[in-house]
Amino acid sequence: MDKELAKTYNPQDIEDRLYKKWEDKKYFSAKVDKSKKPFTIVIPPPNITGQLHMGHALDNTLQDILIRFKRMQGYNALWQPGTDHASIATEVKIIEQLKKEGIDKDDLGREGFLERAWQWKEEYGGRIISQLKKLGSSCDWDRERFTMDEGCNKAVTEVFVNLYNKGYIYKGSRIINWCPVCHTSISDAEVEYEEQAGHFWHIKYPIVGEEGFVEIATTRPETLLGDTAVAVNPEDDRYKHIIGKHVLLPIVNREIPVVADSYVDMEFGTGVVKITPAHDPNDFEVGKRHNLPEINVMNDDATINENGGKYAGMDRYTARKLLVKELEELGLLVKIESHNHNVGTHDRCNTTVEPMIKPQWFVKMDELIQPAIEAVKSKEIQFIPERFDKIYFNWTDNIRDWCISRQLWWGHRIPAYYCQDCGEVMVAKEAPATCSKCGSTKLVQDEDTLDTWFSSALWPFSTLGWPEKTEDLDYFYPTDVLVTGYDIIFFWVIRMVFSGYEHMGKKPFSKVLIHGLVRDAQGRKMSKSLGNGIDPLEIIDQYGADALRFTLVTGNAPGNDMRFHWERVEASRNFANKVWNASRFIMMNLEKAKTEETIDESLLTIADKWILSKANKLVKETTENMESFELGIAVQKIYDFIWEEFCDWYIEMVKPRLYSDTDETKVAALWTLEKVLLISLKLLHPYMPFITEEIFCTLQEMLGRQEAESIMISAWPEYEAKYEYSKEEEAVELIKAAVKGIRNVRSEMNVPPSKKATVIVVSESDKIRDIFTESKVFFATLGHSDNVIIQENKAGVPDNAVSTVVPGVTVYMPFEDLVDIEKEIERLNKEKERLEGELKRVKGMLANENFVKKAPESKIAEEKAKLEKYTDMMNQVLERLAQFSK
RNA sequence: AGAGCCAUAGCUCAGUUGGGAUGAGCGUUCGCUUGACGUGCGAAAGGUCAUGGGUUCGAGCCCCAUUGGCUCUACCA
Repeated sequence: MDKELAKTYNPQDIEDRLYKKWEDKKYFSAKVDKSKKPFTIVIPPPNITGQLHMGHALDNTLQDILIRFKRMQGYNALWQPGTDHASIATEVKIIEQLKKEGIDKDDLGREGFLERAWQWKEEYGGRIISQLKKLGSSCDWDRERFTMDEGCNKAVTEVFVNLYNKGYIYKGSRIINWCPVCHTSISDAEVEYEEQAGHFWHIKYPIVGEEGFVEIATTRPETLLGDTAVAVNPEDDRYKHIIGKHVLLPIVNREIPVVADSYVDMEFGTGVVKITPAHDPNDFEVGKRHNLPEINVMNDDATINENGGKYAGMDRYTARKLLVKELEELGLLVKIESHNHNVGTHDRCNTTVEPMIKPQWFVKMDELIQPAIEAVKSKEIQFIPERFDKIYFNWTDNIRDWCISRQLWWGHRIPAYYCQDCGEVMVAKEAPATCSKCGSTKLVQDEDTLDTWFSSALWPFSTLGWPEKTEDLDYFYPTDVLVTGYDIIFFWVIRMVFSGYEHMGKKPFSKVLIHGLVRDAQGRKMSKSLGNGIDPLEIIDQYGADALRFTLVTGNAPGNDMRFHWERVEASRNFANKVWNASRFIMMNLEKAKTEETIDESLLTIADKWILSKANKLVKETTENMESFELGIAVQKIYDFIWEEFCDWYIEMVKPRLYSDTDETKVAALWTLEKVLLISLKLLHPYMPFITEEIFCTLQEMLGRQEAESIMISAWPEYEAKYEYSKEEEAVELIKAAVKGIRNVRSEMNVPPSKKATVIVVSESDKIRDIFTESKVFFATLGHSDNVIIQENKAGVPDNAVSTVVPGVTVYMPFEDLVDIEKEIERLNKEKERLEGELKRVKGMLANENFVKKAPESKIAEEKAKLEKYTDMMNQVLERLAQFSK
C-alpha cells in the first residue's frame, strides 16, 4: 500500500482491493465463541434470477451498517448470506430461455427441466452475490446457503412432515387462483389487481313454473355455463317471493335454485347474483353455505371443457363472445353496460387469473398464527418503526389458510406418496417402499412443489443447521434483527415468525427494521416496464459504493420511501472527498512532525479541549442513535461534525500552531487532530467502509503504529468522561460567535478577507478577556485580523469603527474610510429589532405566572439565562446607537 | 369497503421523550487564487410547520374533525 493518499479521492482505486483484503483475511467470518456475545442478521435471500436493484442496495446497506457497528463494538457479528430458488420466478425465466431455443418445457420432462434449472442456478446464481460484494457487504460468505441446498431441503421435508402429522397440513379442494399460462395455482399475494374497462351484461333467467324472469348482471357471461344457483339478499323485498323457487339457466337449460344469502348487495347491479361456485371465490363460499354443486367448466389452459356443451374447446373469451350472441338471439340479453372492474392478473406473466377448484395442499393457520400475534403484542418482537405492527396485525387478524402447493417443477417436491392400488396417502421424510395399508409397491410421489416462501419461512434456523442440533443454532439463534421492506411483511416476516415459534419454540428475531421503497425522482416506483430504474452498479462505478451507501441512509427515516436524486449521490461523493482531503492534510502535517501516542494533557489548548469534548459527545450520541436504529440521525451528526466542526472550525483554528516552529502546543494540536480523525473515521466506517479503511490503514502505516489490521475490526470509540470539557466548549462557542460576527460585518461592508485589519475586543469581564487572550492565536486568523487588541473599555476605539456584539463582548473593527456610517446604523437597528423580538418572547414567558409555577426548574433557569444574555447584548447595541446619534 | 402513511424553505426531505424552526442537502444571490479540498471557503435571502378546533404554562410533535396526495389489503357479481 502507498504510504500516501492519492491527491484526489478515487473510489475505483481502492474499493475492490480493500474488499479482497477483507475477504482474504476472513474478517467477515463469525465462529461460535461463548466468550463473546453474538449478534446475528440473516439476509433476506435474493432470488437467483435477480440483478442488484436499488431495493437490494438499501436493504443490504442497512444490514451492513448494523453488522459493522456491532462487530466493532466487540460482538461476534454474523451476517448469514444466501440465495432463494424463487420457484415461479425462476421457472418462468427458464421457460422463456427454452422457448428461444424452440424447446417446450413438457418435451424436456421433469428431469430434463430440472437439469436445466440447476445449470441456470450455477450460471446466474452467483451474479447477485458478486454484486452484493461490490456494495461492501460483510457477509460471512463461507456460510452461503441456498434454499434448495441439502440442508434446506432437509428442513423443508422435516417441517412438512411435522406439520402434517400434527394436522396442520391438509389436502383439500379449494378455490384457488389459477394461472392458465403458467399452469399453476398461485397464492393470493401473487395476484395483482388492475382496473380494466369491461362490460356488465344483463341477462334474463326465466323463472320455472311462472311467467317472468329474474334479471342478473355479470361481467363474465361465460361462467354462466357453471352456474348452480342465483342468489338474492334475504332482506330484499323485491325478491323475497322467489326465494326457494327455481330458475332455468339459459342455453344450458338446467334448473337451478334461488337462494337467499346476505353476501348479495341489494344496492349493486340488479340485486340478483348468478352463483358459479367453481369459478368465483365468493360464489364458492355461497355454494358451500347452500350445498350447491360445483361445476367446473374450464380446462387448465382456460378453454371451456366438456361441461360447456357446444362451447367446449373454445377459449374463455371466444366463448364469451359467442355466448352473448346466442343470448341475444334468444332474447334474453337485456342490455350491456360499460363497467370498470378490477381484474386479477398473475404478477409474473400478467395473465388474467382464473379462479378454479383444484385439490391443493394447505397450511391451517388459525392456531399456528396465535404465538405470532402474541409475540408482537407482548413486544417480544418489535417493529421499527412501531407503526408497522398495525399492518402486521391487519394481516394476522384476517389470515386465511395458506395454499402451499404449486404445479411447478422447480422447487421442493411435496413429500406425499400415493398408493396406486388402494389410494392411501403417505407423508414421509423418505420415500416409502411399500404402501403402509395394502403393501403395494406401486407408489407415486405427488407431482407438485411447494410455494417458494415455504422454505424462506425457515431461513433463520435452516441456515444455522436445523433440523440438526448444531452449535451454531444454539449460539446464533434467535437472530437479532431482520431488515426488510414493508412490502414483504406478509409474504415473509409473518411466516418466519410463526415458523420460528412452531419449530424452534423461540422467536426468529427480536427486531424487524422496516425500510421503504427507493423511488425515482418523480416519486414513481422503479420498474422495468417504466424503464425508470437506476442501476446501483452504475452508481458504484461512477461515484463509489461509499457514496451510494451514504446516499441511501442519509435523510431517511425508517419505513419511509425515498426518492432517488443523482444530486444526492454527488453530495455524498463530495463528503467522501472532504474526508479524504482533511485526512490528507492531517497526515501531511503528522508526517512532518514526530508525534507520540500519548500526550502531556497540560499542553492541550482551549481549542483542542473544545473539539475533544465535541467528539466525545458525538460518540455518545451516535452510538445511542445507532443502538435504537436511528441511522439517518446518526449519520447526519457524523457528517455535521466532520465537515463543520472538525474541518471548517478546528482545522482552521489549529493551522497557525501547525505552521509555527516555536509553539510548544503544536504537538498537542497534532495529537488532537490524529485522535479526532480516528474517532471520526471509526464512527463513519459502517456507512463508508472503503474510504475509512483506506485512510485508517495509510495513517497507521505512516505513523508506524498498529491499533488494528483493519478499521473494521478495530474497537468502536467509547465515551470518556475525562474529555467532557464544558467550560472550554462554552468559551470556544463564544469565540465562534465573535468570528461569525466579524465575517458578517466584513461581508456586508464589502471588506475582502485579504484586507487584514485591527480588531479591538472590549469586555468588562476578566473571564471573557482571558478567553479571548487564550484564543488570540486562532481568533486573529479566523477573523482576518493582523492585530487583536483586548481591553476593558472603549479607550482608543475610533468613533467610526464598526462593531459586532456577542454576549459580554463588543468587537470593534476600525475600517476607517472603508465604511459607511449610515450602513452601520442600519445594521445596528436590525440587530436591535432582532433582540427586541427575543426579549419580548423571553420576558413574556417569564411574566407568565403559570409558566413559572408549572414549568420545570431547568427550563426556567434556561430562560432566565437567556434574558440576561439578550439584555446584555441589547445594552451594548443601544450604547453604540447612542454614540452615533451624538 | 377496511387499514395505514404523508402534508415543514423554490425542490427533495430530517426533526428521537411536547420547551424560541441559528434544520440538512440541492438550488438561488453576493464575496473569496485564506499554503487539504472550487467535489472548496465565507456571507445572505428564503418557512403563519395543509386547514379548523381541543388538551397544555407551552404544540411541527399529543387528541378530534376537514381538505389534498399516496400506499396496502379486500374486492362487488
